Amino acid sequence: MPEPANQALRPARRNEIRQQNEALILQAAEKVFAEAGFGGATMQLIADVAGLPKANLHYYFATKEELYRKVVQNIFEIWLHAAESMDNAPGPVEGIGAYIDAKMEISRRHPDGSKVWASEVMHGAPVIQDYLETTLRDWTAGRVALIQGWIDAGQMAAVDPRHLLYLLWAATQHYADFGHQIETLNAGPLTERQWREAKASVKMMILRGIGAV
Amino acid sequence: MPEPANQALRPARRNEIRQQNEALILQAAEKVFAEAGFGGATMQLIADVAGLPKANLHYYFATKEELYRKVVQNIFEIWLHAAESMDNAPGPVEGIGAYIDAKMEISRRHPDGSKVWASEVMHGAPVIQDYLETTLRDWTAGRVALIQGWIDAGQMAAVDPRHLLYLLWAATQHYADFGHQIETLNAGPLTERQWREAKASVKMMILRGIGAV
DNA sequence: CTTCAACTTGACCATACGGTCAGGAAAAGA
DNA sequence: TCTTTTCCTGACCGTATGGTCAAGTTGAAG
Repeated sequence: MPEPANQALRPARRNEIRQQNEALILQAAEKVFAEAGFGGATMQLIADVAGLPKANLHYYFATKEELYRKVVQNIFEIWLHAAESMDNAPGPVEGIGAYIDAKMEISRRHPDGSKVWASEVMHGAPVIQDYLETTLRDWTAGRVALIQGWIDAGQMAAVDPRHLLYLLWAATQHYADFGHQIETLNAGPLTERQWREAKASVKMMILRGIGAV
Repeated sequence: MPEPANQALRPARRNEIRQQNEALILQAAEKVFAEAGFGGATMQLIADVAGLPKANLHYYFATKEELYRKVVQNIFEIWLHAAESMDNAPGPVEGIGAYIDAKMEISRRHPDGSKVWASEVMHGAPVIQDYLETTLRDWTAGRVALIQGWIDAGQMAAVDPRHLLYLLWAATQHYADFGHQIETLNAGPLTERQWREAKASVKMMILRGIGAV
């Protein structure tokens, strides 16, 4: 893909305009949806955050739903990518350890995306129900088999693989979804050092919890 | 308190009418706020769910915000009550075990409340920020000390008490907040037996994770 | 330069929402 | 019974929101 990787916004070739504005809008939308929820978000506010007139949003995204759907799909992409980190590992320490690292990094780098995802699922997954029933279900089945293999090989304790996955999701996403609570209790955002401690704590507790260390 | 514990809705003494209708509205509101979020919820829908005319809601609760605030406060009460289960325990196995049981039970019995709470925190705790800074912070400090005591007494591994608390909150609340996802992967609601397994799995993984078993 | 398609945007519209209110019904008190 | 207080509710209102549109501007193609 011969992408110019244009960081600034000068030349603006026809094709780039579209990509640039779509990205700008999606970024603003993710933030606003995360902060206000789908119902509380307004196209006007998203437009203001993006620095574009509202009518321009509707040129690129016909409806609020369509824009929201794109945001959620983007998050799912990131999620799936992180999910790969679990594969090709010789055992649970490496596989689950890498997965925790990847998911903690998402919580740190994309807290808004995580919140939008959480909100979507909490409200009954109105737009990504099909993904849950296909992609996520398949991915989960594969990972359950992987974990069961590690158990059968004596590399970890005989825990229920599904509940382990839930624990992994819960523990890692909590640092994004409940970030405000954590920051309040911490009297400020987590520092670089505190993030390392958080990662290490989660990894240690879970890996020991499944008898892998 | 000489409360008649009136389950049906017959006699309707003056005082009971108020209590009954407020409870009815709060119940409906919790459900609607959980399903649609604050911004997506409408007074009309809450009224329909409660089976009352919309104007009647405004007789008992002046504004949507006031109603929402009451719902969130109710949830916080339940949360605080469950929090007591951790005290007066001889060690982490009993204390944390009981706390996990209590919180899992809340996820099962009050999933809507849990979702409203999660949503509130995700959106920056606009109405319960003061609770986070006072009640929750104090409670957390106390529990951190309690856990540190267990660590110092050699009853569990030297984990960071704060991250343990976050793990407890995350793991248990996940079964309510992401219940829809779990039910989709489970091809249906968790059965009585599956709930027992969930509880046991969470408890086992975490207790072993902190070196208490 | 001309033409055409892609992009931009201020002004506008219909609707849905939170909230109000006046007038009536039903208890409680005297 | 009469009076007072609480409760109930259909009809109404101002506003904010998602979405439309028509008239423009800008970049590409010939």
